[in-house]
Amino acid sequence: MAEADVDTVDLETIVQGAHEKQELRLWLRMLSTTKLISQEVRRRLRNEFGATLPQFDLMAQLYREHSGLRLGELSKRTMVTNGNVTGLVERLEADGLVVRETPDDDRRVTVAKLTAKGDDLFATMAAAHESWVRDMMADLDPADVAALWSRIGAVKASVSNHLSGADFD
Amino acid sequence: MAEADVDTVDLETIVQGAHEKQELRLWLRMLSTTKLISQEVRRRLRNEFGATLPQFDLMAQLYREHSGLRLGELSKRTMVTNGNVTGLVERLEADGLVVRETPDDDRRVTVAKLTAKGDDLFATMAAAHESWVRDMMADLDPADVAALWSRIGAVKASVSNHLSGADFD
DNA sequence: CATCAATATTTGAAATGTCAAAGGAATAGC
DNA sequence: GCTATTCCTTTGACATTTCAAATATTGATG
Repeated sequence: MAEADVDTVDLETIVQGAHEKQELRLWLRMLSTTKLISQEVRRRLRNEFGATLPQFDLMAQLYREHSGLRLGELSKRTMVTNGNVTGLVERLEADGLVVRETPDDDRRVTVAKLTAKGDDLFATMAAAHESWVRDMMADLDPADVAALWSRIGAVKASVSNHLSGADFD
Repeated sequence: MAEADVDTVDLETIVQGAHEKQELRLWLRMLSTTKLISQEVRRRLRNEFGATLPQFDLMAQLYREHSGLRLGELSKRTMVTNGNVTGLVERLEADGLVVRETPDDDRRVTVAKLTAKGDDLFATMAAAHESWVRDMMADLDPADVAALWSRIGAVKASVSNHLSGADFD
């Protein structure tokens, strides 16, 4: 339902001055849209590769750090809790996609690294993933895509400034 | 519209002509921003009300349908699978926030409805929730918020048109 | 060197998430 | 009226999610 006035503040808003609820509407729409895309990506990852989205996400971080990452660092980058990373890496290791190592200079640490098999699989999945996303957004004007990217960056910045816990990008 | 730069397609993009990856970048940014807000909302729901986000979401749907909703309908509206709705409603019922009924005219169906207690609690949580979101987005220009809402609507529409499964809003 | 604090990961309980398969109940066709 | 199909929900297996508590290791302090 591509609306005609995609870019204007609608009358309703101006007349009623209902600015207070705009943020809520935006949040709900972001959430439902993200859920929609996630579910589609998840379904395809599962059907075509037998992988899950969190696994894909974790492997993406390892893919660009060929030397591996400590679990705590993985936790920050994937926005997944420590305890969760443990289980994710465990399953990926069981599938032979990742290896865990403990460096000798600090034996508290566990470093996860992609295996050759994991590296190959991720490269294949990443290419597919990118094309799925492009297809899903095929109806959009590229300029809109770029503009959205910027503006959502502003949203992220504002949110990061107003968190109660100590947590930010 | 209040910015120098936020709205322009950046040089990098123009020069490299890397339009193919713009959709991917947008998706990743939407995902991380949504995760950030979700985590904050979750933390506050938990700390202040002992509730979870999915519970809040489910109660929101029941709040506006005073006569209740069938579980299948709840599943569609919350974008949660059937099996999951069963467990959610079970727990909410155990807490006295929701009741389940089976209408006589179709005994396959289960209808969930907010109790008075659930109705009161949700009203309180919803007000708090709205103010949390407004606070998190406090740095944004209201016009940007409205524009984002529209444009993300376009994203959602495009995605809905390109799903592999039979699933849309 | 013994201890205390800080760091890094694991573990455990409870909730949410998916899918596929199974259950009961209503409807269609014969 | 009987059967087959369809509809709605539940169940079961497994993965992910959070938080809090426990564990292990390092570094700093006395």
